[in-house]
Amino acid sequence: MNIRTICLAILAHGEASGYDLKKNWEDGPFSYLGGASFGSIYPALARLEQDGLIKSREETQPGKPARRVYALTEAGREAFVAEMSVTPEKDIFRSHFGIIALCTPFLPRETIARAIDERLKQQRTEIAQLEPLIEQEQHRSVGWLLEWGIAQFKNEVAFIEANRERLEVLAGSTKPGDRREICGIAHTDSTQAAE
Amino acid sequence: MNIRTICLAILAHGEASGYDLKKNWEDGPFSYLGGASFGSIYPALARLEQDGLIKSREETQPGKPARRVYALTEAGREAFVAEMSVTPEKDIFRSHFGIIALCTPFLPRETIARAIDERLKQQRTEIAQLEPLIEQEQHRSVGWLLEWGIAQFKNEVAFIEANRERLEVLAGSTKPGDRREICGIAHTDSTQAAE
DNA sequence: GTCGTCATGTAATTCGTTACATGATTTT
DNA sequence: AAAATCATGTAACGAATTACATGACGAC
Repeated sequence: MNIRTICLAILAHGEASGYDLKKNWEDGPFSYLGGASFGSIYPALARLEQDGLIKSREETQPGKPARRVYALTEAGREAFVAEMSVTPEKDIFRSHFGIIALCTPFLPRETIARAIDERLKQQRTEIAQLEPLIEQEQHRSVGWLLEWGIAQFKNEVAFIEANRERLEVLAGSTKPGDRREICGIAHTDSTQAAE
Repeated sequence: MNIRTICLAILAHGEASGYDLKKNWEDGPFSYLGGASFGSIYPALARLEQDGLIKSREETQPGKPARRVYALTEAGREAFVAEMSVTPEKDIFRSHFGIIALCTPFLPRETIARAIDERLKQQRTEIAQLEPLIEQEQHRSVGWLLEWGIAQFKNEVAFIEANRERLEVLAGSTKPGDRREICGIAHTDSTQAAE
């Protein structure tokens, strides 16, 4: 799944310019998929148009620069449906806090404490921003997604609050030399175990 | 957050070879962060060693090829702690199913139905694999993480089951020409609205 | 008068994947 | 006899980021 696919997904909702797409990556629900810069959006749009999956028209506006507005073609819609119909790869969840959680015994207590504070603040902000959207009519079609997202965020906040002390005590509990296996995968050498 | 950072995170748990790291990316809890291929792991290790963040020794084993085992240096441990202590960027959640959920009105019902079946199957498998791990003593340090992950997966399954009909009815409900705003961000042109 | 928004694009560089290359050993 | 596991690496390519380049308008 690359930037071109996400472009098609956003354009499925209606016409948009490169600038509009950028805003979607920054603020809307598509922002959870990860960012994209102008340096990748514009070339992506150019290539999609070359391939006949989208078409564009120039739109002049008084007092503002002209914008190039893109729309899916029928071929583009079909390509998008085809891409969405394949068996997907595993989801990617790239999270700074996730790494910290996995490495708690090897990090100093203040790093853990700060990370928890920061995380709770972030997730609470997220909840506060999403909750009012449920009421709005225009989000009808993603209503269940919003509810699900909010539930997930709340679940995380509850878990962190409930385990905060447990986590902070764990912090720094293991020194560099000590062995600590995670799910029995890594560090399979026998030399180290004998030390 | 790049591959080198995740290499440091895994190596914080103990020594490992490039091959061991690959297994972590495939099977362990680090696999949720996204994949990595040998073509990126080995150069990453080479560069980390050049920078003095890890050191290696060759280990010969009877009946198997020699392996190069890497371990964090003190500088590496410090660099890792420093990296984990900065204010993080937003999490990235790159999900095929997430895109489908956001584009339900623009996709055919059979695509939605198949995606839901596939998703439920996957998440249930995930739960079944994680649940027995909680009991094991070696997962003590990531115990709460496991519980949290399982709760999240269960939450998702419950949501999909509860909203399945709602989703399938939504499928294909909007034709390419129709406007449909998502969180009021995109598709800001006025021309289209008048059509 | 400086900053933010609107608007599009290119160039250099970094990052990561896929395919290639090698080779012994164990399992089916 | 073929396939999988163990093990390391390089080369070609593709994908994405950062920095650069430009320019008008409106708000403070």
